Amino acid sequence: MARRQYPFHLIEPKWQQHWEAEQTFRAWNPGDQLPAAHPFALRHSLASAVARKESLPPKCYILDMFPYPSGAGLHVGHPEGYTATDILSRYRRAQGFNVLHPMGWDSFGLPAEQYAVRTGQHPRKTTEQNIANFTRQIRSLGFSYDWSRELATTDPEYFRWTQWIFLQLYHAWFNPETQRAEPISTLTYPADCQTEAQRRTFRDGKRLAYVSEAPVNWCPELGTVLANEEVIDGKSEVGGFPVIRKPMRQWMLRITAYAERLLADLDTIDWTDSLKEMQRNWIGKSQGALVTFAVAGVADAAITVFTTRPDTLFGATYMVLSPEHALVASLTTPDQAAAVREYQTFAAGRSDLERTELAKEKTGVFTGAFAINPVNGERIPIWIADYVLASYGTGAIMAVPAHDTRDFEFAAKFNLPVRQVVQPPDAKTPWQGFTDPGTAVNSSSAELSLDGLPTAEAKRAITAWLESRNLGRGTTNYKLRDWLFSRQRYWGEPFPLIWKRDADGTLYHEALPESALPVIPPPLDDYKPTADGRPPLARAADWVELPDGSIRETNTMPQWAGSCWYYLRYLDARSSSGFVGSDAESYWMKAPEAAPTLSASFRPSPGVDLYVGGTEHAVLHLLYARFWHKVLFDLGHVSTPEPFHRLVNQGLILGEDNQKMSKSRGNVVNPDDILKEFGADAFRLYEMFMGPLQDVKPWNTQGVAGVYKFLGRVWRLFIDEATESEFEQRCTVDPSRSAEFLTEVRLAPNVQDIPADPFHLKPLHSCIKKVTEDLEGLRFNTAISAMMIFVNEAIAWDVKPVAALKPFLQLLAPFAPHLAEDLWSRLHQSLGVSTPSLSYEPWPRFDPTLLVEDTLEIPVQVNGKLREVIRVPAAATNAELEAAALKAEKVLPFLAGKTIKKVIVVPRKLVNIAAV
RNA sequence: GCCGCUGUGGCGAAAUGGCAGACGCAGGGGACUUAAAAUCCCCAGAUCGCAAGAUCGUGCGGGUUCAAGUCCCGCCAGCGGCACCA
Repeated sequence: MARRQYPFHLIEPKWQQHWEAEQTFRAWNPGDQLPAAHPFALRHSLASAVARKESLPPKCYILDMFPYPSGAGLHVGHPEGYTATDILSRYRRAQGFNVLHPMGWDSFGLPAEQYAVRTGQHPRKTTEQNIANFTRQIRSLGFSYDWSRELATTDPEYFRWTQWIFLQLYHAWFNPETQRAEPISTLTYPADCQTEAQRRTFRDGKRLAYVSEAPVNWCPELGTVLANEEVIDGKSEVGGFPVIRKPMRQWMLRITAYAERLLADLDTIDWTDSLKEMQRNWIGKSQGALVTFAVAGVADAAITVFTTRPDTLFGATYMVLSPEHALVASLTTPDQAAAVREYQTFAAGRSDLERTELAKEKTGVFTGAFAINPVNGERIPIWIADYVLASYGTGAIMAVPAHDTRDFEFAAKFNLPVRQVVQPPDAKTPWQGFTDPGTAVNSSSAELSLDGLPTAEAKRAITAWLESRNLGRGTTNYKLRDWLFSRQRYWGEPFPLIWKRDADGTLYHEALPESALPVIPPPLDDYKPTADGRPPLARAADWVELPDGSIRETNTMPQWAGSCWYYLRYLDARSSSGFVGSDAESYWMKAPEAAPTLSASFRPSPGVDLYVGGTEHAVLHLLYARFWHKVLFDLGHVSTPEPFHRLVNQGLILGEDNQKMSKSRGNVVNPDDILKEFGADAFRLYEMFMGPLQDVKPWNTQGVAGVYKFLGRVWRLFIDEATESEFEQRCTVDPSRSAEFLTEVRLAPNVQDIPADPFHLKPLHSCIKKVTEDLEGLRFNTAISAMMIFVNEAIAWDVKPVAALKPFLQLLAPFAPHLAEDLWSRLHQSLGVSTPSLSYEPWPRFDPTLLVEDTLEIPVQVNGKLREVIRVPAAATNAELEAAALKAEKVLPFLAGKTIKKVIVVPRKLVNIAAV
């Protein structure tokens, strides 16, 4: 272990305790009674007052993605984002904003449940232990969270409201006319819904939360179904276990209804392009047409296909249905029936993995039936093949092998005809397999000709023709599927639902009343799913069966449920009368109408002002949360259409070997070890100094030593060497009295309360300027280097004016808050004045007049190459600059024998002489 | 295959179209020390040169410009996402 640069081991716990005791970082809501002595109240003249929306300063909501408290403890990746948001929170507080900066626990999750299955220990117990460990680790980093708002998704007082929000979804439907969710009571029933049972079936089919019997991703190893998003290459995202398709009764959320709004509203928020692009890809909007084909010889059978290339309709030489398509059985001719059935069995048995891995080789069989191409009356064969997915579009396609890669491969394998209908723009490009836009050819009938039309126009023409004949219509399709929302697990939110039978014996579901919330999972002896595949909750017979004969839903919600709305609970975390109070919601989520100009370059936005987390949540969490938020918005429970206005992904931190950190590689860095040796301030500073927040970057413990040395220099900038070394000697003798000895350490004698002159103020103010600008741009690494430059300069001063050092401590405070607080309080003590709270001291402003130079160093180039740097008065005119450059000593030899063609003078910057 | 991001010293990185490599790590030299650690000062892209200095240099090839790491066109490599989505 290296020599301790400064007594961080005493300083850091001291200030952490101070902040906790003083509730320094408590964020105040409208309606809160502010204490008389709280520094926020003093700064904003609200001491002893009841805060009102109008009297509170403008809000700023800075949020971290809350962690899953795993047994492994904190990872160095967690504090990266947390430090960035903490720095920004402290900065905004100093600017005068009312900052909401909370932390909590995404504590439902599989590991605690798997541990319970193995040991029988209740997951709540494991979860509590892990939360305690995470709390200790996160607190030791000195983040300025408002811990009074801490929440855990596993807390019944939290998931009561998760269940309540589920009920809002259950009791709502999406009205396509208004494009919004509305209470289910606004639903109008079709005329053929006569009986209550019919109306119920219709209603249940419209709810945003509904039951589906569709095939799902069943993971036998985990004993649960998984959402499509949780299956990677046919294996579970968690654990990498095989996943098979299996039809089961499941709860679904109708996220597809929101596809268009989820897509369109991306344009209203400030996320990176790459992240928006990932969401756009996931939503997968495509424009095209539905086209209906009659089936030859079967009067009332028709097959509708979705295509993005209706312009190629004349090139359709066969059709393909997915093996699961509803019409397959009725179309298939007797002599093909055996082959078709065999193929259906084959396809059903193929896992997703096999379907994708073996994608190169197309498979399929002929049904024996033919369809009629509506444009030219041609008979084309109908095949089934598993390269057509049942779940996308209509589950059926028209195959245009000439202009679709997959159809081309299939046609080649099964010897089906290939007919050109698009001419590539470049005559040399072969038309076979050409899928880009071109010009329509061979596309004429008696009634219609597309020939000669560019692809885009051909699409319009054919779509109009199809619509006029009632054979098809233009439409939009999305890849996004409804969200499979139930899991066969114990450690999740139970659904607030029960099942009943009506007079006919038909099973139906019903919501529990709000008064029944929270529905708490019953204790079990065994947490495994039952032998027949029912969820663990089914084991608790006396919980499942209610006195009136109805039975409880035994599925639980997925882990995403709790994280879909936690950012709203923070606004009013202890509310017992609603998921969030409306005053709190509108204060923190609405953009202030006329914010006083606290900052030239920042104004609070609607929703969360800054949300920082990893890219792993780019589609799942962020899409789900946006969806819930929009539903809550439609139903009038929140005031903005989007939850997270600005979102930044922190980059992954790799191990010292440049590989992803993992136990098996043995390159995991444990924050506890770093903290012990270098302290929290050095750890925070290093994580920010490594490079840009968004970049992937490797860990290097020697780099921590570097910023640690910088903090040591800051300490020595202020501290008297003699009393410091005496302190160290006394600590060696009696370490138990270290804290007491520390109070005897004095400021350096050359730290003096005298006026600062430009010699001191110039470097200070250029540092203020750089740090302030870099904070706004989240460029923490360059802000730190600006502070290093200042310290390198200031440490050489013979006399160190307090007036030049105090603002520096304010700049340092967001980054290294413990050290800054300690030196700040020493400085004030030595002046014999009371110490104002560093956290609420107004952020320093730089004075541009101090940064004005009286002479400038101007590079002189000849033909773009640097030849000399000349020193000129700052006021020099262009003509003077040019003259000085032309007679500069080292420039002359490069001009000798040449003709000067042109001299470019960039005022205050550079002179370039073009000479030949 | 498609989409997105990134390529700069030994390493992490910096640079509104205007002095490439700030700041830091590792390295070298010196001061202090009996010695080491720590601290302080100095050097430090590559090549050639005793030096002054010169030439080359931001993944590769072109282009625009008085001037390109930065803008444009075409490649290559790495990372991330999607992937039979019709």
